[in-house]
Amino acid sequence: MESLAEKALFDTVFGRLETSAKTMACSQKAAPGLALECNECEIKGLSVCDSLEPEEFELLEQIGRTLAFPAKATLFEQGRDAPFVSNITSGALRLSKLLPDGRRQVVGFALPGDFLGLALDPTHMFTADALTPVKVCQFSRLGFSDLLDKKPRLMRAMLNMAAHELTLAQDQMVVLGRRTAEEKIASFLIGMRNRYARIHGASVHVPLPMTRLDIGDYLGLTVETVSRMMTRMAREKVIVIVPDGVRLLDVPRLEQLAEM
Amino acid sequence: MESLAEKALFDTVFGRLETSAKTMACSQKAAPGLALECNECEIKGLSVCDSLEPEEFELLEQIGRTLAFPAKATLFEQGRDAPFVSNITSGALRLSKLLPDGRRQVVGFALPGDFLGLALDPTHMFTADALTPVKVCQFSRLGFSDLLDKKPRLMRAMLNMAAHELTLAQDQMVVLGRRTAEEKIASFLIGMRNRYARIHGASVHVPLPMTRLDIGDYLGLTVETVSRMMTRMAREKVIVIVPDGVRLLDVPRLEQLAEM
DNA sequence: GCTTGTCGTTGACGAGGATCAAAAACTTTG
DNA sequence: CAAAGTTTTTGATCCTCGTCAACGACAAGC
Repeated sequence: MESLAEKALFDTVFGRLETSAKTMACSQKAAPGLALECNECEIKGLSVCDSLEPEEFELLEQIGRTLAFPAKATLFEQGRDAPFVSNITSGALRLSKLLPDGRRQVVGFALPGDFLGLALDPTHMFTADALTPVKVCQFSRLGFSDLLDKKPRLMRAMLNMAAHELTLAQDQMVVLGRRTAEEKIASFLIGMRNRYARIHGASVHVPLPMTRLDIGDYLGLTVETVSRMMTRMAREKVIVIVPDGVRLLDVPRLEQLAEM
Repeated sequence: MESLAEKALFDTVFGRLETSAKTMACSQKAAPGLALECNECEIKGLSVCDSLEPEEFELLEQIGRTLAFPAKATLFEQGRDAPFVSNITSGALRLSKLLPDGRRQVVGFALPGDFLGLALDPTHMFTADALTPVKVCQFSRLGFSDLLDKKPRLMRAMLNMAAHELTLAQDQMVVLGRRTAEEKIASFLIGMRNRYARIHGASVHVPLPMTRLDIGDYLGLTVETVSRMMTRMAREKVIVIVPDGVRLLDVPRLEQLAEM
């Protein structure tokens, strides 16, 4: 029962695309005459769009389109041209960098409200793979860039977002450089909980759409170490491992391990 | 002789402040009626200022002032209010985060042309300490922020800088998470070489104004490991350790170790 | 010139996490 | 539902790097 309930919650969190989408590489959803349906956008309050005046909002609507990707789809690859920037409206993505010898570093997980292509780089600096079915709101990079120059408010929103990302990246540098395996797992779980809290409200249930390998590649650990640490935390009643995620039992203990 | 030449080059690179500055916590240098002397600024072509029209440039001049700090001075501390943002014009800084238990992560080293306070956060997210005598061009954070809203070109420059910093931070995540001690040292040295190249042109001489401890805290290593690795690289004729820095002998080897 | 403090180096030793191997649990496919 | 592939878990062993300790080099101050 528990397991089924968790599963249902997970589905609510990420949404499920109609099965047809799974067979398509990507399905354009634009209605004729109206590129986006921003009014129905579930994450309006979280995204860059929130910072715009109605008039500016319409301009953005005009140059955007919504797209859906099935789980495991690659949205773009490190080193390739970046004709688009995107705003994630649902689902979860893995952002990773590959070393020449095959070692991989996951530089982040993107959730609804996150923006891909902040840097406005002409080529992608990392690969983005869908961990679940994903919906994004996509804009031509150059069109978006032009709009930025016309709408300082939007530029400001982008700067704030970039600054926030930079802060997160620096925090992650602390985690990678100066923390033990146990502390890494704890700060990862607390971090994910906090991010979901912004989207769906606070909860001790933390969905983990990524594999243990992904978590390891994010934290600079091996799969085995991630698995062992999580098993140990479960044995010590700090967490419970549930299908597709974890339930946090001893949040104070986790926060203490993760504290900055 | 060699050692003296190296020392002289080092002094050229970082400049030497008049000894009087060393005794002052900070010495304001503003000439009356002209807040800055931007025309004589050595790093004009490297800084945000470069992106401005003459008219905008003057506005910036009006709200800024130049300051000098002696080596070892703390420009600001993690957690404190951030009334100013600064552009570094000479010297080198260590940017670090402290964990509650005393462990430290150096999140970066700032060199001429770098901007402190990109995030426009009201409080500082890390501590900045002068590694050498330092000169900065300082602006009130709120004044600068207002100017951004009026001058999209400046905002654009800030966004580009933030994006660039973010990319560097992500590269550093790869280094911290997925590289061996030897590879970490190699990418650090190549990274420093590339940064100095932007400032003073390409050279195999790389000044290292920071201690081994600082390097360790930047790379997620201990002092001892940094020292051992550098000694080993010197023994293997990949580098030469000189006073205040290193000389790169086998750049291809280092680049191979550091390759992304 | 001697002391004191900081920094860099070197050695001996040990531990945390990686590696290797294999089985168990779960998913996807035919 | 069986088969094949993926993901997770667990165990045994190894090794890189951290820890502890000591010493040498150098600079600043008395």
